[in-house]
Amino acid sequence: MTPPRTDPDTGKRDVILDAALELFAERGFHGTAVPLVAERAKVGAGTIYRYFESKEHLVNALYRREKQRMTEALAEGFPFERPPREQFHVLFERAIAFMKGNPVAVRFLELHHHADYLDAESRALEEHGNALVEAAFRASIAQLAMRDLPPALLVAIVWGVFDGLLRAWSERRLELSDEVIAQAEQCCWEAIRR
Amino acid sequence: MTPPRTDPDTGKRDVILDAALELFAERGFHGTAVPLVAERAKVGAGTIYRYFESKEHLVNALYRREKQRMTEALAEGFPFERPPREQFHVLFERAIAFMKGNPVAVRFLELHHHADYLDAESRALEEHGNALVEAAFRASIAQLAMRDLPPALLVAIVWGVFDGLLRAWSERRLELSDEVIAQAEQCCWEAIRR
Amino acid sequence: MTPPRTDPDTGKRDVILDAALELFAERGFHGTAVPLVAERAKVGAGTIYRYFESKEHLVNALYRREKQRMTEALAEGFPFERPPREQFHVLFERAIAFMKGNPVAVRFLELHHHADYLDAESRALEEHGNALVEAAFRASIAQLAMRDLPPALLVAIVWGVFDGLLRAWSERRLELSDEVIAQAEQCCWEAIRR
Amino acid sequence: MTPPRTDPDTGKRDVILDAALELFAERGFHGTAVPLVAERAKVGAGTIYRYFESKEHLVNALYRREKQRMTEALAEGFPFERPPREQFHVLFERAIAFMKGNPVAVRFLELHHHADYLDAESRALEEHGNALVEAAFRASIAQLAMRDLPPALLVAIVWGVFDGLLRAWSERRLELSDEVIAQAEQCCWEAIRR
DNA sequence: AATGAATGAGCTTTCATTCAT
DNA sequence: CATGAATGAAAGCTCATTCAT
Repeated sequence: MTPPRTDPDTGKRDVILDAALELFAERGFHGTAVPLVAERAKVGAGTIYRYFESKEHLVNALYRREKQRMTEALAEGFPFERPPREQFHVLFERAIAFMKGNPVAVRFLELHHHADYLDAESRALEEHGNALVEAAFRASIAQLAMRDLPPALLVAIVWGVFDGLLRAWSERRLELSDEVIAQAEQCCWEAIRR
Repeated sequence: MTPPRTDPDTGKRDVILDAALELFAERGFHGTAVPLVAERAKVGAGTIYRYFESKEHLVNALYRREKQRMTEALAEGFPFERPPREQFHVLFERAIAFMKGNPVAVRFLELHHHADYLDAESRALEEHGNALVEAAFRASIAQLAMRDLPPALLVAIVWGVFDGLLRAWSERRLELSDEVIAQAEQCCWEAIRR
Repeated sequence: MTPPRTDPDTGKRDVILDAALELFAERGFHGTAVPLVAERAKVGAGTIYRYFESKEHLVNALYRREKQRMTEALAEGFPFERPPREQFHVLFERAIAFMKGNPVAVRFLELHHHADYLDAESRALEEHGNALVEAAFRASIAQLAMRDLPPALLVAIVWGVFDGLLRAWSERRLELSDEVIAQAEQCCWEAIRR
Repeated sequence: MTPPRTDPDTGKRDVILDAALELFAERGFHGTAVPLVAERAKVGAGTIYRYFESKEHLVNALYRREKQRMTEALAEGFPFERPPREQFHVLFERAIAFMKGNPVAVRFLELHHHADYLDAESRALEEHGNALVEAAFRASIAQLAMRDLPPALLVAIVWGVFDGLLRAWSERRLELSDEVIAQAEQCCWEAIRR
């Protein structure tokens, strides 16, 4: 039997990452002081350096954690065998669900996209996320369900719309009701369908 | 006759803004040290403070200059009297042209969008840009040429796509040939047309 | 048993105040750079800001510490019940003793008297010191032992003489032997006695 | 006939000194920026350096001008031949008159007394002022009109009282009516008379 | 292992001084 | 002569990182 642990010791590392997530998402990397992260995490400043070599290592670790979570949320058990329109529906729905459930994480990812303190591994993960979507789109093109355009263009369009929704939503210019989501999905589909 | 001088006197202020533009676009506000801006502008560090009260005033001045330039590029003599599809074409074409002609400015604007060191006036300009596009879209909706959706949603979609193109292009994942541009425009139109 | 440490923990804050006292007394507030205070205190420059919000807060803290010490030295157990001449003797003797024991502190207080970076609380302490002396003088006037003159005038005279002695002494124009002190006291008393 | 000149050219130098006087008296030497002096004098910043080698030379020139003016005001045609009490009356009256007519100058002199940026010549002038008073006092002692105390002590007392009056007056704790002045003079005389 | 006080390099900003006009 | 824009050294202050406890 596992003892009733609040915060066994896996704890600390994640607590730090959680605090960093909020702060980096709000104020950016350079705008966030490490001692502030420590305070938010209720941890000594020195402790952060037991888990992360430097502030740079910290953002990178965080970036990977969040990028991975998001990529998994989109990709896990993705129904490649279903018809293109349905695949798109699943993708869109999952993306919106992740965004609504993890707005801070998504804001963080968007803000740190391609920042120059991200290392090779973080960048590779970035590619990886896109690759998945591109693969699905290629298949849809092959099935004549999507326009025969450069997949990178289709990906740019769909990610762009997602990003536009995130911004409009987080700036409170747009409510994301089920109806609006459905409408947005349909618009987006119209943009890329054949 | 006055001798042809390198830097008549338009000089310093704009030279500083130009240097700041490049650096802020590349490294962000907090990631850019004022002496670095000075060096890039080939100006003494103190000189910056003759033209701008503080680093904050500097970004704000820059934000306004670039936002205004972009808004004007989109809005000047906008053909509100032409049919919706043509209006959209003009808008899209102008936006892409501005982006290709001023990639750094656009990257800067995107990166500093809604940053908390932007003051009320800068934020007002931000609204103003959107308002123009929204107005055009409302008219198109009224003419039954665009879907009857919340204008904020339509704006989010179109800006999102624009942003997606910018990122894909500047990360070299997508070439913006005339053909690709035309395709992107058509996709985008399909997303919002009725 | 704990080992006898050099700097138990009373430490840093007071060490900084001590260093600041010497330097501010010598060179004034604006003439003293914070890093110089740090060096004198054998402390990192940043450390000062762990103890004091700003250079202004530092002078104010110092001003209060020294003003309080001096006021206490004069006021503690003041023999209000004794005859006026004796009261005056105690006051004068205590003031001179404090000055000889704390010449730097007195120089500091004199130099920063009414400076515009002193805050309300520091100014209140300043008043407080005067108030005590004024009270004693009022009582002496009531007993017909001192001239019936505006107490503010009497205070100005006595403080002025004290200040004159301080200056003459610290500029080595005057030795403060017991004899001279006694003479000065008598002169001062003659100035205000009835 | 002299042409109606506002500011012939002797002008500039004195205009600068006047501006510096006000500012140094108010904010101290280190607290006053040279460009501020220039602005107050309505003169270009560079102009100051045509008249004074450096900020230090400027204060020194100013110190000498004011010290000299004050010393002259006290010394000119001093009635050494009159009885001690009358000499003292003249001295006291002249000092107060100068203070009331030149409060800023007196405040400046008091504030910069013995500052470490004063050079040898300025310091010599300081001595000179005292010397005059000391000479008068020595004579009065010799005539058995003043206590036989170290002249430096007598000078310290009288200057101290003068200083105390200046402070009390400029901090508005004391009004300098003719009556108060007469009382102060008498007090001061009692302090030193035999 | 965890802490947080301490540090000093580096940031934003000021200012005495210079020099092209 | 006079100017004031320009400068860069140095000021006040912050923060990533270390290390004694």
